[in-house]
Parts: sequence; C-alpha cells; structure tokens
Amino acid sequence: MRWSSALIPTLKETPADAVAPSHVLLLRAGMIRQLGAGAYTYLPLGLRVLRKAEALIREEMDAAGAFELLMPALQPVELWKESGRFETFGDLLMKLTISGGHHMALGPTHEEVITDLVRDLISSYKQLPITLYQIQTKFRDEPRPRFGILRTREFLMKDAYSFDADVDQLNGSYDAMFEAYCRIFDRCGLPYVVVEAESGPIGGDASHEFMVPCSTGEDKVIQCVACGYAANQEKAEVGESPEAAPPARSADAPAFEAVRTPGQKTIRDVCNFLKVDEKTSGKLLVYLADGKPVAVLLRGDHEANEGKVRRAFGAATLAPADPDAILKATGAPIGFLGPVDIKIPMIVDKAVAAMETVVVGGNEVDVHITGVVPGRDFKLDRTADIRNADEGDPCPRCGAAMVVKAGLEIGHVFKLGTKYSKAMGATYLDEKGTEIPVIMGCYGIGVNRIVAAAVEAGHDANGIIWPLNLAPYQVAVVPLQVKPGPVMEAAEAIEKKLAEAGYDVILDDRDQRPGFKFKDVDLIGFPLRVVVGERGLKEGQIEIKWRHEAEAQTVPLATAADSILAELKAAEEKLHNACLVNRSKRQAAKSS
RNA sequence: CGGGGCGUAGCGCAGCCUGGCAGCGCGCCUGCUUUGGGAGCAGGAGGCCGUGGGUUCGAAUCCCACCGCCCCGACCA
Repeated sequence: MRWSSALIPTLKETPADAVAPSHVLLLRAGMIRQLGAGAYTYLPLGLRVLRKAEALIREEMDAAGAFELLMPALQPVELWKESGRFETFGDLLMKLTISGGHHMALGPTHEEVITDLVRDLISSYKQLPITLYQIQTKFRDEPRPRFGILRTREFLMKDAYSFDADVDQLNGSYDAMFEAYCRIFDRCGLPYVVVEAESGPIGGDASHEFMVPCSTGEDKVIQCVACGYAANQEKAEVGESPEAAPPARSADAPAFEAVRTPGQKTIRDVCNFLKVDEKTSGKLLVYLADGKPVAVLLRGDHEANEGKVRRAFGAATLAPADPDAILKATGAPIGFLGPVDIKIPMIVDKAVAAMETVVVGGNEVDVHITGVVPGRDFKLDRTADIRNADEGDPCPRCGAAMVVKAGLEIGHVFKLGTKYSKAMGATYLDEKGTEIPVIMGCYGIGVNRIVAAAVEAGHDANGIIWPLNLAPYQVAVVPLQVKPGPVMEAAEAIEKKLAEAGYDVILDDRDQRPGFKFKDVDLIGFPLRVVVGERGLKEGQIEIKWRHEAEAQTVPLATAADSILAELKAAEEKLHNACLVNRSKRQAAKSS
C-alpha cells in the first residue's frame, strides 16, 4: 500500500471537541471523522482496525462452535411488544414509521428477532444446544453520546445467542462463550478484567462483564487485590469488616435530641450545619417497591444500590418515590426524613446497624435528631447490604480492603433463562414429548469499543500504540528519499517480501522530510517501523524500530527482510504464548 | 431532560464588549531553497461569520427565536 495514494488525513492539532484519548488520537490519526453527535465515519485506516477486530471475533466464535447469521436491523415493533420490551426499552429504542404506516424499530439488540426465528425453526431437543451469532450495526437513541466512538447512537456489535434444553447445557454454552471472549481479548492484547455483573432472574454467576481499565471508562469496577474478586459496582457485595466488633452501646446512652435545622436538606448541609462528620449521619430514602412505599436507611456518605434494595424487598420493580408519595408515607418532605417511628417497611443497611449513634431527619420540617441509637430508637430487625461498595470496603470473599477503578465495558455474557422464550413461545419437545421453553443466553461484544479500548490502553505522548493484531498495517516502511533510486528500490523490495509473507505493509512514499513522516508513523501507531535512508544504505544498513520500544536497531540490508520477518514472528509467538499462559491459568482456576 | 460552554476557511483560533474593508497560525496550490524528528522564503486559492427574524443608513458584532456540537449531571434492556 502506497501512502501517497491513500486517504489518511492526520491532524497536527487536537480538535477542540475531543477529550478522551481514544477520541483525540483516532481523529488525529485520520481514522475516524465525526458526522454528528454519536455518528462517525470510519476512514480507511480506522475501518481496517475495525475489520481486524471483527475477523478475530469471527474466528474465535466459529472455533467455539457458534454459527454466524445476519438478521435485519429493521424490525417490526410488534416483536418488541410481544416481549414486553417496547415499554421497558423506552426512548432508547429508535422507532420509525415506514410507508403503509408500519411501525418499525432499528434493532438495539436482537433477542426478539432471534427468538422469533428459533420458535419457528427449532422444535426438538435433538436440535439443541445451538449458539448463533452475528456482527451487525445496532441503533440506540442514546440521550448522551460521548467520548468519540465510545458511546454512539449507531455501533457495531457482535451478538450471540445460545439455546439449550436445560441448565447444564446452558452452563456449557455459557462457559464456551466465556472462554471464547477471553481468547478474543487476549489476542487483541487488551488488558481486560472479568467482573461479576448484575445477573437478573437466574442469579449466581449468571453474568459477567469484560472491562478494560481506563480513565474514560463509564463503569466502576470494584476489585480485591488480595483474592482477585472483581465486580461491577452495580453488583459488588460489601463484605464483613474483619475488625467489625458489635458497637459499644451502653444501655444508659442519653436519649436522642431534636435540633432545629432550618433549610438544611442535604446530608452535606446538615453535617456542616451541625459540625459533624457525614459518616455519623444517616439518610432515609423512600422507594416505590412494586408501587408500595418502602424506606431504606443508609449511612449519610453511602450510596443506595437500587438492585440490592429491590432484591431486599423481594420486589419486581423499584423506583424512587416522588415528593408527594414521600410526604404521604412519612409525613415529612425530602431532606428531613428519619427512621424513628417510621410507618412504612424499612430495611437498614448493615453499615448503619454497626453505628453507635446516628444523626437523622426528624420526620418534621426543619428538624433533625442527634444521638439516635440503632436498635433502641428504631428497629434493626431487617438489615441487609443495600449500598454500593466503594473504595476501602471489605471484600465479600476475604475481607481485605477493595479498590475502585474506572472500566470500559467491551463484552458482556449473560444467562437469560426463559425470559424471551416464555414471552414469545419458543419451545421444544423433550424425549417424552413435553413442551418446554428453550433456555437462552446472550453474549455481546462492542466491536468499536475494542478499537477505542485498544487506544485508551495503548498510547503515549506521540500517539497510538496498536497491538499487533489490531494495527491497520503491522509494518510501515519509510524510505527517506522517494525519488527513483537505491533507497526506494530497497524499500520496495522489503515491502514486497513482507507482503508476500502475508503481512500488511504501508510504504510511506510521500515526498516529505523525515521528521514529518516519523511523526505521522508514531501518531498512527504502526507496530513496526522500517526506515531506509541514504545514510544507512551507504553502510549497507537499514533501521527497524518497534513502536512500543524506545530504541531502534540497525540490520544489514542484505538480510533485512529476513530480520524483519524474524522480529514479527518472534512478536507473534510472544503474544501467542501469553495467550496460552492465560488459557492455562483459566483452566487451573476452573478446576480448583 | 437539568446546568455550563461553544458555533467565523479543511483544523486550531482572534475579531463581538464599544456596529463601519473578515483576519491570524496550521493545512492546501505554484515556484525556488531545504532533507534523520511536524523546514525556509516568495506568490496564490479558499468564507451564506450555524439558520431565520428584528433593530440600524449600515450587523460576524446588538436583540429574539431556532438548529447544531462539546462538557458535567440524570439516564444507560
């Protein structure tokens, strides 16, 4: 490939709108270009990276025994009404009306379409298990697209769906996808962590997310460095603190005291006003659990975890109560709610149960009460872990202090169960002729996010550092003199040999000064740079340099192509071995 | 959807407050010089100043409305 004839519009300056490193660098490297909010063109170089990620995914999915198909992005909304997600998906679903007045949607995901397909085509246990996948453009009306290609309204997703006769089969399908994902991300050279995620109806280990730690990640990952426990903050449990002794509460603790706190509504305001630490305060939140008002009591500096709250109340739905409902349920407006003499069901977070005394709202306008003793002044008969885990909290497995990191979600595997098969009537007949809903799993990978994550995780002050398997071209051959002559001849000969060996090579034949060309090559981040110049050629030498290494090495021109091929082979082998090591680590972890 | 910021050449920006020739740097084109880390000189092309309305002799500039983009928050099956 000759650079001079390609379309690679690199930018010297940083576009003003870009903030995230991946956004800035993909723009500057001439790989993407913005059309509108959350809509990007992939220019030739960017598309090559996207296609490489796709090809790698396809290989591993096929190797794992999944079958590729392609479903329509354009779907009748009837299917969505059938599954019940027309309502639950809400505004995120892109709807349109086509000629004839038909109401359609652009698929944000394909559970409905595939379930519709499977209910027609699969009818016997003999056809199970089976896993089907596609790589296709998804549409979501994101309220706030951001960070370049990280969150867009239109994106490329690999989505797979497994269909099984029973839970054992499902576990097998799930494990196969889990392993395939690990192999894919290993081969991409991404530093990912697997975390437990919100699991839905089946519970247990029914959902995992694959996260790449990076500052622009939109999720929070809680990790235990001692034992390796990792979970999404949505899911992470708070363990028992090892030093947690029951609080020393003397029986003759003074009675609580009401204080006037005019206009002090937030925890911060109240604590500043009363000059107490937020950790000694409590906040009462009111939710509607299946439509009925319920209360939870948390320490002032903690955050409620709505998933945990919903499960603690055994409710199917949970929503924050509106101000009117709160006033009706507690007799007080937001800002002055407290647990004393509360009339609605209340669950107390474990952290509050461990406090000696607590400052809470007085259930009366402009009144808070101090010196409230849990267990004496309000009941502690229902306590649970109902808050978000945070930095320093004890690990649920080993009790060590956990850390919080920002993470970018690049993959998600999920045991769906029979949610869609039941709603849409996808059943099979077992050996006895009994009709049984198929058990489903779904497995997604954000292909664009692999590209973005690779940049987020691999860049320096000079630009991108592509992993070998994702790079648009693995090698950039840079002749410093491009007029016909020995330098160009040598460069072309090297390009030819590398291309014949199956590598992607770009020849920077632009008539530019060396510094200019080096800057571009570094910015785009081709893994291996080969420089041929008059100066070196006089000595019979050319130069090769890895993007991720500081120093270049010189090799004899006569054997240059062989040296380069040896370098590439060694790098591939190193990566392959790393993949194998990870694979055996996973096997060891599984069997232990 | 709430809060904030910004729309002027392909990119980065100045000009706006205080109305009166539409500018600068990068990039692009031509020529000469230069050639191992984003070269120098000379010449040149490129604009519905986001859109619509208003005020005014006159609007990039003042007023109103709309549209778009970015950031923070809410939201994220």
